[in-house]
Amino acid sequence: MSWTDERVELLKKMWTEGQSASQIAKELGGVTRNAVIGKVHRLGLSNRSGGGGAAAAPAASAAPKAEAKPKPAAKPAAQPAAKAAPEVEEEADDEPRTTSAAPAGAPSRKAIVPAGQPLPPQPSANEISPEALAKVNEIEKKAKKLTLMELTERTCKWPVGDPATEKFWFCGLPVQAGKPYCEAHVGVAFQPMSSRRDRRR
DNA sequence: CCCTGATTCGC
DNA sequence: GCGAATCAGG
Repeated sequence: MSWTDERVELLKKMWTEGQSASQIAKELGGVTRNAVIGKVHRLGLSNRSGGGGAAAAPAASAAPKAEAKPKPAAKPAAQPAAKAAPEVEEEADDEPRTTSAAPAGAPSRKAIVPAGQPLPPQPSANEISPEALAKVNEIEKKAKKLTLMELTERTCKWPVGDPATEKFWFCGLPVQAGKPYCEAHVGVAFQPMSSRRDRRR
């Protein structure tokens, strides 16, 4: 494959959007992430900083969102299991601030947290983008439904269901580099906080 | 081990 | 210019 105009444009676009080199490579096809990175450098856009003088936030690690995939604007409906969907409102901004939010599969009871496991905080009302939620709904269907003992460093530790019930499991999908959750769950766990914090304070 | 981008260097 | 191999980090 060669770097045609179109391909370069897509590359630029995706890179600018903060997509990872591997994602871009995957999208383009026929090239490796190395090729993408190499091209990026040659194009001189190694730094994704916006253009302003100030150095923009480098937070480029971990892909925030999926690619341009045809996604049905399906809205998350009711959950099968005890997966309670938190309230959603407002859309999120882009700044990947890592504001911790809580898992939604919130057991009303004291969550049984595995000792030593970096499990998430308690449930609390928070804003989660509809997209993130939709994604979660999707992936939870594919969840490996692991038990506590089956969790590993690379399995999503997002709890689903009520720990007090038999219907309880951990997502178990491959985690995002570093994070304790899979991409989808990272999406709802770490929200790009942006909405105004007016809500009675 | 999975992943990320950055650099090097033969082609 | 290209990109695999390598490096440096999370």
